Amino acid sequence: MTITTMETKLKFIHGFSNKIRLQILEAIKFEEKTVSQIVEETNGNQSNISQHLACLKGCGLIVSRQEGKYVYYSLRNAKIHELLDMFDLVLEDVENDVACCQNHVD
Amino acid sequence: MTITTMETKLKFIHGFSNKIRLQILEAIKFEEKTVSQIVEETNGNQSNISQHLACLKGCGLIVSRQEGKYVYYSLRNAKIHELLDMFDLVLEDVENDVACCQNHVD
DNA sequence: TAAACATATTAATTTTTTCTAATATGTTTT
DNA sequence: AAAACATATTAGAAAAAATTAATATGTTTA
Repeated sequence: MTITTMETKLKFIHGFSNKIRLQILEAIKFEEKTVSQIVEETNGNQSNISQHLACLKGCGLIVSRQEGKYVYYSLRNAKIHELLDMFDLVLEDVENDVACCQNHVD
Repeated sequence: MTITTMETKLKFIHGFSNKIRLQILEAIKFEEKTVSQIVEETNGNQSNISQHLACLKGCGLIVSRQEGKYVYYSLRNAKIHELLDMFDLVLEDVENDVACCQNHVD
């Protein structure tokens, strides 16, 4: 029951804050996939996806296991899945009146 | 029950993905606060905080109301609060083995 | 063991975010 | 109505993140 430091929390959330990373998370939401599967599904490029996978792993959102020449990635645990669902849920409320975040100080 | 577009989700999550914005959210987690209160509590600078507030508002995380010369900011709704709690909760699991997200493709 | 395959790493460039400082807007008080 | 106060906006500079292309590493298959 450690106190979550701001830095850790930030790194964690950061994992979710990119389109490609969200796509990856969606792709492996229900089952593990290999890098090439993910690359294909997201229409991404190999190097880029690989880097985002490394990031997601570093952020604590996913884990990997190697099997022969393949590496399988999956969500770290069920709570990450829940969190993804929660985003959608909360967004339903908000969705309609989210103005454009124009002042992209973000 | 609209389908949440990726863009909207991204914008939404983006609100959480910055240290100062997380600090602001923490500051107003339980009660509304004025800009100057927030500036003081976060040791931020007025312009910067104001911009982040605009961002948070644009992302759909907070709302504001003006009262005289003061503007009060608060979380948009209880679900945002829940989401903040959820982050902490999920992080407890993850916390210990989150490696450094070194390859900051993020 | 060489070729093919799957994934990772690196470095350079580009793009996006963030910060800072200056100034503007709007409200209240004197 | 001028001064003081609270907040917002803008533009430019700085910092961080993302993309791309080239190459490297490691595994399997022929």
